[in-house]
Amino acid sequence: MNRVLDADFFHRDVLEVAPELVGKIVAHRLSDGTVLRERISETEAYRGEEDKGCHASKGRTKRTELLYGESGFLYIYLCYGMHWLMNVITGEKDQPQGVLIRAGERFEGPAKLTKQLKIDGSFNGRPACGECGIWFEDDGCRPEIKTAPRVGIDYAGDYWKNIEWRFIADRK
DNA sequence: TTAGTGATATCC
DNA sequence: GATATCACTAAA
Repeated sequence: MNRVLDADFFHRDVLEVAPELVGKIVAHRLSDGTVLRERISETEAYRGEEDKGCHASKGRTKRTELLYGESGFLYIYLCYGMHWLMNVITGEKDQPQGVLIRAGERFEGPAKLTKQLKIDGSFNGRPACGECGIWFEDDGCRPEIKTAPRVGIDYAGDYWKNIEWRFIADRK
């Protein structure tokens, strides 16, 4: 029996949540009742205003407001005009943190994942549990995790660019 | 390597 | 109102 992750799971520091989310399953129930499932194979952590790679580093705005809010909510962001990226808010309120879901086992790449799961901006700000149709499950899988520097944030400077806050399932 | 794409933030 | 920027992908 799969355990659905509740708010307590996300209500911790992003550096604890992000590696644990690897190997979990993200599920989405469509309006017609179909349930799409995908095991997460890669995440990245974004944490704090001092993290130059984090959207909240520029301060609290309408867009980043969600990052400061309650843990367990979804932050969906449109990148380059055509790609939806999915994040989950973690940690304490008023502390900007989030986990970027970068890839699934079958859908490698953050935009492919959201596309295949049919997730778009309409889910921005929704809770990541039951009611809105999106939730996370733990089926007991505990993959080996390896770390790597985050990608796509060359602008963030040497320190934040090279910090290893990317978590990847080490496939056997 | 480059084009394509549109919301957001920032600068008039 | 205008422009610069961007946590990407696909095609070449």
